[in-house]
Amino acid sequence: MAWTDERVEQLKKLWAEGLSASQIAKKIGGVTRNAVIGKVHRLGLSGRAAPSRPSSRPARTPKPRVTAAAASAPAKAKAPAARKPVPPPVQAPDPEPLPNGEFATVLTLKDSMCKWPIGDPASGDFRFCGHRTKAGDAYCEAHAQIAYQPQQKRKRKTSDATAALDAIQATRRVNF
DNA sequence: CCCTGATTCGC
DNA sequence: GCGAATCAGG
Repeated sequence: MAWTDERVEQLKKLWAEGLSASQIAKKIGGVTRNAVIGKVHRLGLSGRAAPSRPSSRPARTPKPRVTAAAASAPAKAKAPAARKPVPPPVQAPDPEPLPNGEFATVLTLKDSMCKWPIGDPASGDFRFCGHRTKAGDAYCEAHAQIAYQPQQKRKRKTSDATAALDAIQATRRVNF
């Protein structure tokens, strides 16, 4: 289907009425919403009801699209795929028994003791870290680092953030 | 997962 | 010029 004058006119009208690209595509027929959007852009009438669109889409860094040529091409060298992975999950110290040989429990936990939970609260082996804390802090220094990690890089591309979190949790499992 | 528009780029 | 693929977000 080509963009005849008539179809373009319908497009303009419907777009001006606020219909979405997919709705217009269905109404006109023979085109996809992508085609509609593409045409809208080419006609220069995008962004209809929002004159001031300050931010949102600074610049894209697209991936190399697979082309027919590339797909059928040799593709010899597989990407090295240097997985630049998650940084640095903060290392936590091993739980250290208190002087009395036990770990801190809810009964022995004092204000100056780290309240980082260890083990399963639902079972009998639940304890607290018990390391000294800095005046009024809930956690010892190492656990405070874990507890109060600046949330960075959330949103967008969950892969990295998720991997980081997984790594942290893995660390916990190992250390506790 | 559904949807939206935006952008790029091979054709 | 066209629009699929992709991206970024709701």
